[in-house]
Parts: sequence; structure tokens; C-alpha cells
Amino acid sequence: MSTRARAKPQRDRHQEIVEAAAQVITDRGLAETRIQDIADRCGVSPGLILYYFGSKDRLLVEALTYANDQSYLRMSRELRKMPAASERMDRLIQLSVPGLLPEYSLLDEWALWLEIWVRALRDPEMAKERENLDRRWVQSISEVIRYGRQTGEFPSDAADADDIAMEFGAMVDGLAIQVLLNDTVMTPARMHDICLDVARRLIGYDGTR
Amino acid sequence: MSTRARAKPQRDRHQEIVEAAAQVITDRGLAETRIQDIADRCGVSPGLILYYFGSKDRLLVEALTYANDQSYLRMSRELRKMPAASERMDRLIQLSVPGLLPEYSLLDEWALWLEIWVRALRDPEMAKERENLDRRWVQSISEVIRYGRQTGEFPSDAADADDIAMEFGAMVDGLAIQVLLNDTVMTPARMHDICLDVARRLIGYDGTR
DNA sequence: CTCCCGTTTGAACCGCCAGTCAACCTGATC
DNA sequence: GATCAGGTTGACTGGCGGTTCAAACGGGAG
Repeated sequence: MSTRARAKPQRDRHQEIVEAAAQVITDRGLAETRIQDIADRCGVSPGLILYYFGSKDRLLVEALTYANDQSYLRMSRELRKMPAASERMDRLIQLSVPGLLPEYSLLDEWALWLEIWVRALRDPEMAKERENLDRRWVQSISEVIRYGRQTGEFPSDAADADDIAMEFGAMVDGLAIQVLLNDTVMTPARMHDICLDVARRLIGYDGTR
Repeated sequence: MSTRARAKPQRDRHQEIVEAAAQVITDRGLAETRIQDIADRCGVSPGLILYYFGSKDRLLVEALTYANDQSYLRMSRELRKMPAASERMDRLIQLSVPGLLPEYSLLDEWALWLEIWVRALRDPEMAKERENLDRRWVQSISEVIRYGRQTGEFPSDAADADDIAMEFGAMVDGLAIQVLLNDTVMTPARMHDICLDVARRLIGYDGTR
């Protein structure tokens, strides 16, 4: 009756759908995500989703990587603007703690990591993608370290930057899981303290706050 | 025809089903686990599964916690037999690395952790259970540390045992995820090295091998 | 032997949801 | 203004899988 085909050029439908999908996955979890939900979210018919992506699976994988991509790029851009390495490190840590900053709901991003991991367990394509995403994340840690050593802010006598980044990144992952799952003893504040503490010890900088 | 109701007392059906469920979940993943699969695995009809558990969900949650329970108890028993704290620590680390020891497929156990986490994200009951399971695991680390300090094997001047255990446990989680997902640079051997290294640094013991 | 009750089966039910399809709509092109 | 092509719809379907249920089974008690 009223709502028939629009056919306005409609800014990139593809991306629109991917974004909607990422939102739905965040809300309901990968297992509970239906094509209908995604269609509803962007006011479109379920058929159209399949028209663009061929199958549900293809959309899901793309949505998971896309969302992660966005978060990474956002952080990366933000860090690059900061002049001091210690400032970058502080911010990186802040952004790593789920639910610490109310404005960013990093909670969502971490929840998507979990979904990615489970899927990667049995989907080789997703496993490959996961490794790329993860590598990039660890790299931005080691870049900050190297940057700080270059500018003389951080001592250069400590261990290899890549090794430190890997160890630190792993610990952040482990802690973030607990925080994300509402652990009663591992609160965002506590995770933040621990991260600063460990970063100080490993990198030798004096994290503020 | 041939196979009709047995009605032999049949050693605990309940447990039999839970074990079968854990196996199927490990094999196919939580999302792909069907009641039929579990029924097949223990040579029983799907109806019986529901007879014992009422719903699929109840069985799944019980299976996930049960499997984790078993692994924990096995490790706990094993460690208690070892006289030296450093020996206990070595073994604990070995057992934490997915796929390091061919005899135990800890790979499976870690895969189940992932499933638990995802489920805990939206199922409060599972979240509660997950915290219990996790707490216990971290506790067995700090117990080893305390034991080593008591016997004089480990220096006592370092940080609080619980704090160390928490940090170390978190890092193990993070590393294990990478290994589990077949990361090309984070191999079991490398994770093992890193764990020994960090444990030495944090606890001050000289891990062997 | 017979009744009884917890166990077990197999078939049937039912809602759900990914994917298909034919029709339709719209804006562009000639 | 006719044709065309790509975007969009909504109804349909086919299968899958959790759950229900009536019936059957078999060991133990009386």
C-alpha cells in the first residue's frame, strides 16, 4: 500500500546493511541474529539482504570484521593526534578497558571479539581475518612503545617492543573478558589500575591518573 | 523390532548424557549442537534427553560447567601429588598451553571456555557459573605461589600472591586464545616460553625446561 | 503370575527462519 | 513515452530441530 520500492539512490545500501548487522549482533549475539532483525533495523525487506549478500553467513563475517575495523581506525586516528607517547599509552589503556569510558561503549566492541573468536574456532576464513585484526591491534601497542623510545620519553633499555606489546596485549584480552562478563572482583577501575601498573613495569613510563 | 527399551539400571544416565553433550559441543560447537547429536552419541532416543533435562538449554549449561569441572579436578589432583612448588608451577603452565601436550587435548577445554564466555554474555546464570569456575582456576595459581613461599622455594618479597595470580591468569587466557585459534606467530611452544618467562619474573622461581 | 511405575521409544507436531521467486517500482536512456 | 536494468518487495516453501505424547517395555513387589 503505502511503502513500496523507494529506488532513491539511497547512500550505499551495502554499508548500511553491514552496519545494521553489526548492531544487531552486538545487541542479540551472533546466535540470535536473524535476517529479519537486520532488515528491520534498516527499514528494508529481508529479501534485499539476501540480494546484496547472497547468504546470511557472508553478511555476518563481513559485519564482524567491519565493526572491528571501524573501532581500530577510530582509535588509530585519535592516537596519532597526540604528541606525547605517554599520553597515547594512557589513552590506549583507557580505550582497552570495557565500560571504563561511558561515551564509548567499548563493551560492544569486546563482545564482538568474543563472537569472532568462537566463529574463528571452526571457520578458517574467520580465523585468518581474526589474526589480521589482532596483529594490527598489537602493532599499535608496539608502535606507541617505539614512538616513546624514539622521543626519549620511555627508557630504551627494556625488552623488545614487539614482545612487550604481545605480552601486554594478551593480558589486556584476558582482563577484558572478565570485566566484560561482569566479574564481581574485576571491575573496570581495577583493570585500569592493573594495566597502568603493568605498563609502567614493562615499558618504564609513568602513566598518569 | 530388535532394540526396545532396555530398563537395565544403566549406570547413571544423567551423567552419561552430560558427558556426551560436552563431547558434541567440543566437536561441533555450541551453535551446531543438536539434541539428536547428543542422543546418537550415547545411543539413545532424543526424547530421553528431554525426559532427563526438560530443555536443551538446561543440558547445555550443565554440560559446559561439568566439563570444566572435570578438567579442573584432574589438574588439581595431579598438582597436589607433586612435592616441589616449582614442579607444580611447571606443570600448571604446561597444562595451560593449548595443544602443547599431545596426550591431553586441552585444546578442547579451551574451546569450551570460549563457548562459556559467549553464553555468559547474555545468560546471567552462566555468567555466575563462569565466575566461579574462573575464580577457582586463579586460586590454584596463587595456591602454588603461596605453597612455594611457605616451603622457601620462592622468594617472599614479591607482590601479593593473589595479584600475581590474577595478572598471570589473565595473560594465560589471552595467549591461549591466540594459540587455540591457530595463530601463525603464537605457537604453543612460544606461549610456553613466554609463560615461563613471565612466571620467573613475577614469582621469582626458576622454571625448568 | 500380575500389577505397577519409572524408563524409553518413535512418531507426530509445530514454529521458525534462510533462502527463492515472480512481480513491481523507479529512474535513466534513447 | 517506450524500453530497460537494477533495486525492492512480500509471499511462499522447504527443511530443520526442539518439544510433546501416547504407547510400550521390563524389573521388582506382592
